[in-house]
Amino acid sequence: MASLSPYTASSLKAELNSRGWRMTPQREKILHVFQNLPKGDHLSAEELHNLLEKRGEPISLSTIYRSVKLMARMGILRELELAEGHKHYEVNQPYPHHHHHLVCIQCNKTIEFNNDSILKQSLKQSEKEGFQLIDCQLTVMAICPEALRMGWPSGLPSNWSCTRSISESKKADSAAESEQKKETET
Amino acid sequence: MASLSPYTASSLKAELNSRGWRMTPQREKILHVFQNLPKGDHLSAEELHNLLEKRGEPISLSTIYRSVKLMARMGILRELELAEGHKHYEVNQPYPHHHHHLVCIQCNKTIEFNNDSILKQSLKQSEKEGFQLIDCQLTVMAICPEALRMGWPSGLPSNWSCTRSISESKKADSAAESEQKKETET
DNA sequence: GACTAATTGATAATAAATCTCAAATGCTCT
DNA sequence: AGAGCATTTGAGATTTATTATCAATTAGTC
Ligand SMILES: [Mn+2]
Ligand SMILES: [Mn+2]
Ligand SMILES: [Zn+2]
Ligand SMILES: [Zn+2]
Repeated sequence: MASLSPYTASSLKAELNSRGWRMTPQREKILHVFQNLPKGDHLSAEELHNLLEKRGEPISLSTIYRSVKLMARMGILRELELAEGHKHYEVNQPYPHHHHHLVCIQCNKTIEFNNDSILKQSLKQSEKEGFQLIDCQLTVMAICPEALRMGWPSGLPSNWSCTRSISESKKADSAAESEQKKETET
Repeated sequence: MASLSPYTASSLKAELNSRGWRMTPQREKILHVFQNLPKGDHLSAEELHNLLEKRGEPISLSTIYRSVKLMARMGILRELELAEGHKHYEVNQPYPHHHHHLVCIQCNKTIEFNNDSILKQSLKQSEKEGFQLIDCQLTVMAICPEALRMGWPSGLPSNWSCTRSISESKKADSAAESEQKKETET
């Protein structure tokens, strides 16, 4: 535990102090939570707040938001947009531990995957434009098998996919989708 | 104009009607705006609202939000998270017009780029897990040359990058960053 | 141990997006 | 062309994630 992560309480303190900032029990506890988070897990500010409260180490929601944002800017945490209306955080692990996310847009199940070539291509693209690469996040939006079994998401065309060529989209669209009707708006 | 996009007012009407929904002047105007949007541009709900207002064809903000969301679910628009706190929209163009975004996290300048291999790898990853691919979005977060000239973003370590190996991050971090201090919090 | 600036916690304030509902309107079927 | 009716709109209220404010506390320095 915590052995894979480069940050310890004392290295965090060093990093903070070097910038004129301070180590606090709150920041240490938050770091600890993320370091011991099971691989593949992500936390929102609210979830982190609840988790610490249940653990008997409550931290105010303001401080949670502030800390998590600060640690993201420091490069300790990574801020993720996992399509839900709120941000999620995880320990930031640069290359070669960098990874991306496959997300079910129906139930939000998330699966991580590694792919160095994406990072390589992001770097290439950044350099081509004279940008300095900070991070790159590929979010693959999809429907998981369980959600599929419940039926294709109402409101989505039955053949929706970014791989579908534009011309294809014009045929085979009329049948088999008259029972979907209103459901989306209710 | 509008020739590259598969949707016309009448094909949108057909698509809507086939689902028991209706074509309205509002929806037509919104479609029209996106179809004539310069390549590489993106609009937020608010921006679209202002644009139509200035054009003398005002549509209520509620309707803007509703329409843009509906059209995204129909596959007509693509909903983007461009690291700003609100969503942006563009005409959705499946393969082979599918593209990704390089974004300056300092000034939000956005540059589009094509890369079929990313789509291919997203598809592979989806299939491997039994997911049905809907869309994939690579967001490359970086600092643009202009922003770099204004100085490395305060609060960010001077060597922040997802390409930086973890071990490297431990050296060369002490000097040259004592003048950054408070600025972030003010 | 005292000094001082950074941090916390409680609360108020923002801002994006959604919800509510009466009035208006598009579509279908004569 | 017109009636009927479910859908849509617009105005405003509401929700929810996040940030701002500020007095009280606390960490780091000397
Ligand atoms: Mn992850
Ligand atoms: Mn784009
Ligand atoms: Zn799912
Ligand atoms: Zn910039």
